[in-house]
Amino acid sequence: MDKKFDKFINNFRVLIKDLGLKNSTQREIILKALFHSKAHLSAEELSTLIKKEYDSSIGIATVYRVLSFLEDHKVVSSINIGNANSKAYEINPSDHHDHIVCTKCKKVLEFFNPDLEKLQVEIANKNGFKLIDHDMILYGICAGCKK
Amino acid sequence: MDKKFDKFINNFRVLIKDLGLKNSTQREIILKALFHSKAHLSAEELSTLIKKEYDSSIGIATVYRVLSFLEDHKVVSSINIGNANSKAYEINPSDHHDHIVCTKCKKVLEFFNPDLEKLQVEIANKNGFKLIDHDMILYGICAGCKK
DNA sequence: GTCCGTGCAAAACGTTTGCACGGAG
DNA sequence: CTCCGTGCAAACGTTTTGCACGGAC
Repeated sequence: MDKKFDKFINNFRVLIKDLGLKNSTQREIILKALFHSKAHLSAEELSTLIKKEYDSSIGIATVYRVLSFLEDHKVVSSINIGNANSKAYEINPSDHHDHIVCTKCKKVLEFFNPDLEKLQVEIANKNGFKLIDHDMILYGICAGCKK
Repeated sequence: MDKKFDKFINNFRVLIKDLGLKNSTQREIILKALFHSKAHLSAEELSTLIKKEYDSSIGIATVYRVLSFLEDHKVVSSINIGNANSKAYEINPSDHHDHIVCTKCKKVLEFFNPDLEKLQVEIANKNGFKLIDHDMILYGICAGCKK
């Protein structure tokens, strides 16, 4: 039932070994918690969730350190939603996508649009840039909140 | 020589009056400093600039309060660049645009692409959203840094 | 036995707020 | 004269860091 996560965590263990570093229970718990949460969580939210559902002894400093480490190695990624003062993390999806946020209920949807990706490269080129990455968040009112 | 700013500040005074509020030297200095800076500045950077070049007695709380007030009234706007922990402000351009940032030299260019705007509305509609706004930042290596 | 990763607490940031005062209307 | 906007300092929420310890290799 957890085959997807097993595969994911195995890849992670290989990464750790390749880097010549050491793994830890904490890192795996943090990944597990994030992997099984559909939401985009801030470090604090993730820490609270972990304390409640997994292991209450994991300190928040570790959550920050691990998330930062994971982001450096592209295992997770973060977005800055609207005026929020903290980043929201998710497992880095193998398939790239962007986000659309409902300004009323704060729900976050993901989407991928190939035309958009193509257009971004064109725009970068036109400005003399070699495109590396992009952040893109759309804000609107979702179907449910429109009523 | 400062006709553009004069016009801008006059519009601002009308806005203040329309709101039934009071103007202040501080607000005008903050606007002046931001208006004449081409860069996208954080509240702290703007405060430092103002202390050095305009009036050392303007407190940082005022800068935050004024920027927040100005953003609420669409006089300025802010973006969250990459991993920075603070927002970067600019005078709200009458013409909407997005940003492309050089990850090496941190230079910020502005661009506008009508196809992109159209595409965003389409994407929102496809997901059942009524589009209100968007954040979009491209990251790449600029022409100068490519060499 | 080495170090790396951790937990804790303190520090460091960026930002907001309570308060009394001064200045614009 | 009335409030609004300000400066100051304290408070706040988020993130980072120094340190000694424990655990992975």
